[in-house]
Amino acid sequence: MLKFASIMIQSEKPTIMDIARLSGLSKGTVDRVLHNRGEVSRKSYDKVMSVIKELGYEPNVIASALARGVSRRIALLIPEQTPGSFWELAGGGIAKASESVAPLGVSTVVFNYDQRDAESFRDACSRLLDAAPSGVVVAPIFGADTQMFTAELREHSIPYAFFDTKQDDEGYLAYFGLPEYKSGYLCADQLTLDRSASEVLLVRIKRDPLRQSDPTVIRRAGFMDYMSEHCPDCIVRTLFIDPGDPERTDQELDAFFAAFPGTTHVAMFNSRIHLIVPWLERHPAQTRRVVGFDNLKANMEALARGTVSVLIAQHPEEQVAMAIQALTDMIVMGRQPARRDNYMHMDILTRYNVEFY
Amino acid sequence: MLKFASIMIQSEKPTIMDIARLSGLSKGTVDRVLHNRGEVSRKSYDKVMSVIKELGYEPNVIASALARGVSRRIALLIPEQTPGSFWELAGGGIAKASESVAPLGVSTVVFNYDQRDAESFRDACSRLLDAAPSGVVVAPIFGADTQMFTAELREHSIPYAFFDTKQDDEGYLAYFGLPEYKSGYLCADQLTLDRSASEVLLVRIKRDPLRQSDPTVIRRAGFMDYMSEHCPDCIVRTLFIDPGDPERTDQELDAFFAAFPGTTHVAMFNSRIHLIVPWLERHPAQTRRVVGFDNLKANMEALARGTVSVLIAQHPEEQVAMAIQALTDMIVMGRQPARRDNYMHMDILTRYNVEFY
DNA sequence: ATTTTTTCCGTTACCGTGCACGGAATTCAA
DNA sequence: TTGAATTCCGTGCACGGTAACGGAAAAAAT
Repeated sequence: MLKFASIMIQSEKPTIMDIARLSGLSKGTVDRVLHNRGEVSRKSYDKVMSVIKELGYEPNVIASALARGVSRRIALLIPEQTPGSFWELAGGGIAKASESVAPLGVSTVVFNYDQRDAESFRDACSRLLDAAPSGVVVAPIFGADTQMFTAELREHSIPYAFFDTKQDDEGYLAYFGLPEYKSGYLCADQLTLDRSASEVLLVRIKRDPLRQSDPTVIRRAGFMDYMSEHCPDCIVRTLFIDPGDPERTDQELDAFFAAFPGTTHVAMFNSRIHLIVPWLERHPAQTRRVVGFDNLKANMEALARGTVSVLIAQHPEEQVAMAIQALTDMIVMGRQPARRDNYMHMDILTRYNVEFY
Repeated sequence: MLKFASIMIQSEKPTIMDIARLSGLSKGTVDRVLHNRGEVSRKSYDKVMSVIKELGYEPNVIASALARGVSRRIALLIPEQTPGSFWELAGGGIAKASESVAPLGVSTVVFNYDQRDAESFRDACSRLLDAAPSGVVVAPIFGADTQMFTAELREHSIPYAFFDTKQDDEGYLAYFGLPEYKSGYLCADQLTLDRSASEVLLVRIKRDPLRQSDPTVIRRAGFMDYMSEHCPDCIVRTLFIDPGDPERTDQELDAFFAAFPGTTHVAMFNSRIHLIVPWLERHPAQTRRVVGFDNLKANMEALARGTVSVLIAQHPEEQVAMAIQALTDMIVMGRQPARRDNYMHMDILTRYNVEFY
């Protein structure tokens, strides 16, 4: 008797059979209750539920996954993972997360689209829907199209999560991304840390007007607010460059610094700081501090060489991994995420800590 | 036919039954080969191995965990998790990691010891060995005693991993911790970012001489090297305080700053920067930059208030989680970690990004 | 009261491994 | 050549759930 008692203390988790026995029903019925797929009388339902609650039963996810077979699919909808791009980083996170949810019987499948082509986005959407996934992770670039897409997901009651950019949308399960405003604020603080800034250059990308949602807009607002609060006498100028034309970029930088040679501090709000690195390295004396975003390989190398002073990293690989995790929790255990909007940490990378990322 | 073909594409993983069939043996024999527990003829062994290799078979961890039952235990050996301490942070990581490895049939159990009392360490060691864990994670404070302990683990062929501090030891599976030297270097860089440092104070803790391994020693070396390379004219002074006596600490700080009123930059190499925060906040004009380590709650609050300029966070919760993960990979799938020594990222926390940690 | 339909529930065959048990095949001793 | 001791291997149940199937009981229709 005592032996049994001590065994009980070893936290023998109640199984589906235990609650079947205690409620005087079979495990088939209990299973129907657990997944509430009907064919259960009100009375039995209540009985089972009360026993479940009493014993604090929670299903064994691994047995569940085994029985179900590797079947649940999470589909990802993100821009093409061009080598060296922001989205390639996200790809790494997808791979890692896939591994960790695989034992739970969840697989992932990626649908890419061209971020300059709304048509390709719509195409990817429809291919994704054909695959009938159990959950979806979206990095939404095209606002209106995304709205239509998520509406369809809601209709099929497929849960979905956003990362990187959020949509005004009532149905999403979770969002993982940077606190955009604060990231601009932080950027300005890091840029002006040496207290010697008087003329600042913001380099921006000529955007395709089709692109409807752009996280850098709010980022810029945070930046400007910091500047007017902490460096009211600073002059902030903007230069637009074309990401597809390196030579033109160089010329434009030449022209800019010829016109404003007092500019010593440079910032960019997207992941493309590496585009201006060649110019900066040909004019090492021109700038005192350079701040950019995101831990792309090219960016980190420039950081290690000292060309870039600081990178603010949002680690899209973590964001997408957490989105996948949240969807898995939902799909496998029906567990709602703790928070819906998850503003993730911003890491400050300098040449002295970059090698460990 | 075509339908089946498309299903086959869905990467039907080979099972133990497949390789049994193809090698003309039974799954029992295959199982014995997989866990090489003998009772298999040389011929059968080779045959099974070749089929395994050919099919690229890898065992289904979740089925394996289910069949085995929740049994494998990983024991943690760390100092007491006093509220507000560095080790409490680690506790959070343990809880999170426990959850994620639980589905794989691995549980965790923590053994605490008093970091000022070697006897309690030895006691915890023997209690841990009695529990006969399948793997061990150690934060080694007492060098010699740890050596004896790990020797015993090796004798029982129990794999073990270090975190926070490493031991000179040939048998450990993996180590997770900060790059100590670089962290000191980074600390100096962050402290002197405003280019106005001329007199610097290092606050240190009066250590119990029993404590034999202290990660802050190397950290200090990195700090001093940076200073002599980048701020050769800076004067660096040291003050020792007693962690148990706040009033005395205040008095000593009073005395120090009375003697050296030109001191504007302060750093500490351990997680106890919060000990001097009260004094700093009573003398807000005294210091220009203050740098400390570790994301303790009290430290982060001081950071948010602006008393502390920068915290370098090593996130022990991640370190211990990765150590648990590495051991789980070893125990469950026999997979060796990719790297033995894992120097983890150092995060720079400022008042503008701290709220998202 | 009998048939038909619905509602509800138990049974059963898996999912992929681990492992104990027992028996066949082989080797050794007599 | 026969019996005993070893090797070696196959069988079958267990792990905790899932879900299809079929049948009993209850409700509805005739």
